[in-house]
Amino acid sequence: MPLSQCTHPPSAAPATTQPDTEHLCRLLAHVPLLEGLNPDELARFARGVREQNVEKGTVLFHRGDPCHGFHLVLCGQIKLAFTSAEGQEKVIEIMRPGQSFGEAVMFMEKPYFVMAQALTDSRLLHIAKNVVFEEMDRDPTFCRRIIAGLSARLHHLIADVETYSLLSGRERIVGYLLREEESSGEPGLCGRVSIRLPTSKGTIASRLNLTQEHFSRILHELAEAGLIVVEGRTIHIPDVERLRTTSARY
Amino acid sequence: MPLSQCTHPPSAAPATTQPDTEHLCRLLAHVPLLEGLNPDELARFARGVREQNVEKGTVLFHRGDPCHGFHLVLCGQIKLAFTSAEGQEKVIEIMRPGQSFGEAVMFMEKPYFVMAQALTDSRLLHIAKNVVFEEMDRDPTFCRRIIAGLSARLHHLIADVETYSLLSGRERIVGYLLREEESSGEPGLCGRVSIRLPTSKGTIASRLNLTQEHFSRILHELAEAGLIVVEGRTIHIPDVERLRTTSARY
DNA sequence: GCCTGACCTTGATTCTGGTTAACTCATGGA
DNA sequence: TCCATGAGTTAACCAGAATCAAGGTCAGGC
Repeated sequence: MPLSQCTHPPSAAPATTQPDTEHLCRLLAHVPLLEGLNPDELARFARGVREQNVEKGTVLFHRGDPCHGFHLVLCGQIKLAFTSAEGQEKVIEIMRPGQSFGEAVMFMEKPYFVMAQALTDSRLLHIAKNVVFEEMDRDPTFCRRIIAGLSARLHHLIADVETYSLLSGRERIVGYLLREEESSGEPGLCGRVSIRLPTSKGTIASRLNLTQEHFSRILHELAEAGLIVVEGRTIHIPDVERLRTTSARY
Repeated sequence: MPLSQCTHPPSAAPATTQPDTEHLCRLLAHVPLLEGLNPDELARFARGVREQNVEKGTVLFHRGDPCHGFHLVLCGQIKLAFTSAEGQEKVIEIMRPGQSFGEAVMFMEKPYFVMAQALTDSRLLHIAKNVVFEEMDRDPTFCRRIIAGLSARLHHLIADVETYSLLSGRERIVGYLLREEESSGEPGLCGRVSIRLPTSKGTIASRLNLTQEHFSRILHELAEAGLIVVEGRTIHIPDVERLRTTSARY
């Protein structure tokens, strides 16, 4: 269990702990991007890696900040979002353990154009630009991984655009619930499952490009139709198959 | 002028012409992704390159088709779009000469998830997967370019998401006009410029996530406010600065 | 000169989703 | 205990944009 739960409060550790190569290597060995690197390579990486423990609400970077590397979530949740001139916020993505962000900006050598904020107390790694670039020159398969990662990100984002522009609010929510259901190792039992929202409804609403109010209304409608049962942040789905086929607008 | 206008109709040439290494190398030498490669490297590439002349309306690939390489537009315009279950279409991007598409899908080794169709008679190159992969193993700087390209694409797409979710239809259109104005080498003269829409209004509307009707209405409103003058596909902007500052919702 | 089809516009109407604002409820101090 | 806070809900109302339904315009073909 490399990317396990947080040691709940960021403990007495300073916000950014000092390098401890051995410890870092253990963590790095399980990062998807670095899997399969040998100990020497990992050690090279460790030079540029910094562990960060941040509390809920901490802003990792704002739009416009310079970018010196990329981040990797060990535990907790980080939201990526932008803010409009009028101060309203739109959540682009909620990053979960094992995911990384900021690579694209790093490769473009431009400032961040979104902001990142911890939704819960979180632990992450920051990998400095220079060690990434060095490793890229050294190892073509590492380049391949990066390319694969960026491609997947791109794919994901296009799927989001499709979702935003072709699906109604209701369909987006149903789709979200079904995806959450799939990714949370299902208990196998017939079609009856429960899922727990990873964060506040307001944040998820924004992620789906809805207002909190509208999100609330739609959940209510779905509940009224007997498709789901809402219990705080836990949502029970009595019949997944039925929910899936209900997408066909009401 | 490497990427010049089309020899208007795709001439008598077959839809896919046979390799002619010398000719291809001349074309390849000016492709952004390949700039600076030496003749040997270009020749290696040429083995996997195919020139395509397609007429308006030709579908290059559908969603679900397997991907064997990526495409590069020499002249003409190609639209990338997806279609919803109910048959409505959403244009993601309109590719212009010098731009390439399909790389991300190629690197993921998955089928296409959007479709590509020529908006005008067009000439393009298809670069086969295997020569790209070979070159990547051989040349780390080539990898860097690909990474830079993918990163830029990602950035672009996130900017689109921002646009879709934070801006009103009117603001999106104004933004689009201003961007077109910038990219078309301005005639320098004070603030007065004219731009020509690259394709039909319906397609541009879809690109901006609007219906054709709504697009038409907004153009009308802008014209009424004296911000633009519409003359078929040509749009005159009497005062660019004024248009820019008008974004501040009406 | 007329017909056709593609493209565009316009008006009436509907609807999805946003806005505003009041209210509930749980939590956690001080 | 009381209050402050933040999350969530609800309802009334409004607006931006889609849909539906005609028309209009224009270029090309016959």
